[in-house]
Amino acid sequence: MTQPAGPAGPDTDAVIALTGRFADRDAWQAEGWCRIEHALELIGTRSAMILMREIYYGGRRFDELARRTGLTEAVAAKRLKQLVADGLLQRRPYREPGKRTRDEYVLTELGRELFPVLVALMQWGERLGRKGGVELVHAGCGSRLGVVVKCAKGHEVALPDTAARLVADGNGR
Amino acid sequence: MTQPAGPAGPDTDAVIALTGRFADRDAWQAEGWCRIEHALELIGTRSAMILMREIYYGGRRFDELARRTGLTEAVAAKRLKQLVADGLLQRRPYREPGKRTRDEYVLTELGRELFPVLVALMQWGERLGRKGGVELVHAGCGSRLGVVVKCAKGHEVALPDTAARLVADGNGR
DNA sequence: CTGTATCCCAGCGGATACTG
DNA sequence: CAGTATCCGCTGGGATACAG
Repeated sequence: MTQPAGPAGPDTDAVIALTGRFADRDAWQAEGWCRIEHALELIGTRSAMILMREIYYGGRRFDELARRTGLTEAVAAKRLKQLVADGLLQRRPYREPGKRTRDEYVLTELGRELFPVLVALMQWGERLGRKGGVELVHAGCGSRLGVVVKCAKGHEVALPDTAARLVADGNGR
Repeated sequence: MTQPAGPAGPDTDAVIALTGRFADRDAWQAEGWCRIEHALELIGTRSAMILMREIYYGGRRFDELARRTGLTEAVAAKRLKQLVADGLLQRRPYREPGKRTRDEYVLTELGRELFPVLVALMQWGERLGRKGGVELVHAGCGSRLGVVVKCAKGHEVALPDTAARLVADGNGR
């Protein structure tokens, strides 16, 4: 049997099963225990992704974001509201000298942590043949950004060296 | 003016503009020159993402993929066909001893290169509070996978140390 | 076992007009 | 400048039935 969860913390979640590549996972697959799906519930739309992109590029004001993403104001407003509600962005009063106060959209910690996802997507998009476009570079040295897959202990990991593991939800399940 | 492209290769694309964070980019923004959008055209749907996830977990046969993703057969078939057409997957004849020949879906090079995107999404999804779920680990040492943003020269890069750059498409544009 | 064919509905995102 | 309100077409994805 699986051992009980015990005092489970973020890094001590009980391992229910360590799956080899073809172990049966149908049961928990049905439970919706997939972090990718959780992530996609928040940023699974095109508009959410490219709004976040524009924020990373430095956009802050509503009209700037709407125009640069090419989204209609209606869609931009709706999605920004959702991104704020979901905790990726925050509205903050803002004032340029000599102008009236306005609101700006700024990244929260959660929003900042999405950055690697966008970098990974850009890197993969680069692979798709079409030349030209925008790329993110290291401001310090000017060379392109990409992502590297590593494990928590710092080893660089290639696809064949991976395994999938099921962890408890902290309630012993 | 910007210098002409010259003998432009993948790594020598002419830099049209090195944008500071608030430089005006409305013109080229309209051109659809965004690699994230290119990427999302291929894997922008939930079904595409979770099918790829399932392939990374080791799934290969149609019914396995459909059942474990929870997608209907209709949706799974349609999306798999598209993923094959787009070059992320390949169908290959396959035979288990004593059974008849079947087809399996295997990753192409392009499909393998999507891996960091899924890892980044899983890592971010982990942040969303819900405990439990599947995680990918380094088979060698058992610790969790994540991604690190680096520039081509190997420097680890944080969000404030980035800049966006516009590059030519190889035809001088 | 590996799909295809229909039917259906909800949500995304465009267009346009209007408000504080 | 920063949104709301409506309308509307398209596609994603579920359900179900059928086919090679």
